[in-house]
Amino acid sequence: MVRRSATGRIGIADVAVKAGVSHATVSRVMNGNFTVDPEIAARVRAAAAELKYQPNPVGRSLALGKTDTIGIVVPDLANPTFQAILRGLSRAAAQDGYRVLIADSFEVSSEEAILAGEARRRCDGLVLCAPRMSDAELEEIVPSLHPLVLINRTTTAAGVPSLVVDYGQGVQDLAGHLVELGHTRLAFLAGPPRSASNGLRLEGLEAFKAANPQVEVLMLEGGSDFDTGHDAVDAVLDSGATGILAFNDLVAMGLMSGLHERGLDVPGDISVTGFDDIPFARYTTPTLTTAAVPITELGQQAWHQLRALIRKEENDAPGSRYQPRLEIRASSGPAKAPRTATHG
Amino acid sequence: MVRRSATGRIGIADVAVKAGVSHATVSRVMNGNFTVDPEIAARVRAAAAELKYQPNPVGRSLALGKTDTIGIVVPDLANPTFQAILRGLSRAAAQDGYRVLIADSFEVSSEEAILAGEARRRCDGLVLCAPRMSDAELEEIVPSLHPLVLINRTTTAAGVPSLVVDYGQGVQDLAGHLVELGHTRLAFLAGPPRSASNGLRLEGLEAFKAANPQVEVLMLEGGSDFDTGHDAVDAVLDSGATGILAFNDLVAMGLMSGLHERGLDVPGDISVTGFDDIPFARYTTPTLTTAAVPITELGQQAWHQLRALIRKEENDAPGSRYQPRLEIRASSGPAKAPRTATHG
DNA sequence: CTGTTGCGAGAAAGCGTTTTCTCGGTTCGT
DNA sequence: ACGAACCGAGAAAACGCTTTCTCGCAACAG
Repeated sequence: MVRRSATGRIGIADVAVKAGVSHATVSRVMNGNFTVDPEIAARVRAAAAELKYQPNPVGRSLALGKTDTIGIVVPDLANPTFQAILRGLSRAAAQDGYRVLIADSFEVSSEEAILAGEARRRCDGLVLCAPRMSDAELEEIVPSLHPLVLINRTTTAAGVPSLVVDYGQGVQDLAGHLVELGHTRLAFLAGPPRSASNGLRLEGLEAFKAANPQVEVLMLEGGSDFDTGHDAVDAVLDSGATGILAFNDLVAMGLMSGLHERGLDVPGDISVTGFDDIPFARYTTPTLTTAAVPITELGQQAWHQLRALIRKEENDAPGSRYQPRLEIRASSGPAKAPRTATHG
Repeated sequence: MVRRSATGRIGIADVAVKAGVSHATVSRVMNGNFTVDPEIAARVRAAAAELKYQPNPVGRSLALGKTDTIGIVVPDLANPTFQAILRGLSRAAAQDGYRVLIADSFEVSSEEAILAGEARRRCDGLVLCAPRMSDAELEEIVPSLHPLVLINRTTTAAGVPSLVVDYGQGVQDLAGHLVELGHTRLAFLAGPPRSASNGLRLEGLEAFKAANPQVEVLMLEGGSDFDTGHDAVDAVLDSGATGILAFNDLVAMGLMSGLHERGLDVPGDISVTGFDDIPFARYTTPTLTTAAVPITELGQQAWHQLRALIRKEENDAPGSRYQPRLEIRASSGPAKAPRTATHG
């Protein structure tokens, strides 16, 4: 007959009774403390096995002051980029026996801070992807979130590693690629207005314009998903640009789809580039020229940095900067004669 | 000057001291218990605010016997299907103030049971996607996992809702569609051998063969990802089939990509269908004919079922069956003259 | 004016662990 | 042979919270 504690689950007390020892001894045995008589240890183990005893992680967490869990805040679980970060993070953390708790902020920046705080309190550390949060708010909450790793954001606070992708450089590489193909009129289909990574891309484009005064770079309003790209067809055609730098691969795919519906050829009529190199980018038609970001690896790195923080290890490289790699595929090609600004 | 408890974080004791009351009273105030003098309550709230006190969730969980967290076990976080389930689950659960803990079993079935148990103990409930686990093992662990919701698996145990997609019907619909287009020689590019949902598809195909004896349905070994589809080109061509039912959209996309490389036209030479209707299915070239599963909604439903279990509510509909909807796009077309079994 | 009720808040018990403290019983050294 | 060092295991404290128990005090009825 199986004894049951108040909660109905088997607890350390049950196995203590069954083995005829104190619950302290059971705890010692379960934790591999060798200061216990082998014979008693065996009896305890037998009792534990028979009762299928499994320590309650909540009680354990309270006593140990750690949860073996980390949190991650993402703005949109539907976005392949964050899915990849989550995957890399989860797998790396799992290797070290940590689990991950997810918090999806649905792109609403006001939620990000609250979710971050809540998640942090339940966990031993936090990975924060908060592209919409203002710098001021970020600085304000960062101290209360330690141990913390930031993705694509930086802070002045000490001891907070930042993993940032050099979107500025990536977009310049893409623009440079289009110019080499003979394009002289480019358009940037921007991301969400307050997005941090969009800001980095804009800075990159400013640098590019300064270095290449002969090419025109137009700014078009956009967003971060398929539909944004699809809906931008008119604006793109109106711009008269022959090379389009989409905010990311999703937008690029939506745009290509829209252009295709209008009977336009990519890259024959218009070249399109994306950003991120999500897995599907190589399967679009035409395959998508983009800037590849080792994003799963970034998630993995996030764990390594966070682990160092949790273990209070010396961390020689607090944070790192990832250089996107130009991935030239079939969606970009030679410019045809300059287009005039008309609808197809 | 801020007081600090032993752990270094602000605790209920600190605000109790600051407000000049017992910690029991602080707890009452924080939990909206109205049996406390409004003036004292205000004092407590002021103290809490000043100290930026936030209750420690671990202590709270221990006292309340609940964590406000649910777990989900998925076989592969890189698979869009599970990403979608996770998304639907997470968003629905968040609406009710629950967070979700993820456990990725990496497709290794021996891990599934262990991860499930661990995750369950840390959470108030569990959603289990364990397509590779044997029926026997599933039955064995299910009782210890309650409250539990199963995805695409069923159990004889009572009180365990199952959310299953009718893959058998879906694959029959797809096969029927191809036959209507004049195809008489079909091939099924199967999923992982021990996959439960693959089994359902096979059953569906058996039923289909019985009902349509004039149609040949060949079985080809496969898997569940892009590469599987891509690598299956030879086998597909050897089969001489003109209509290919791929295990899922990923496999279908890989296959189409491979066929394209061989200079074959889809659907001109061969028709290809997928399964799931992942978001990218409508952006492939040609767009992919598939069986649409409302997968995000399934994740949401999983939460609703789990919530009912956690709240011990009456649940009139324990589990449900989802009928895939045929999504006819451009990757399927009229059969051309029967092909002979040769390489392209 | 006294006994009863009611109310508000502190004391204390629990939640399930880990870990320090303590102490009885050996063993060893002298 | 007696005290010191040691060792193993139980008792108890701690982790941070919620909740029951309890008690003092005030109000009210008789």
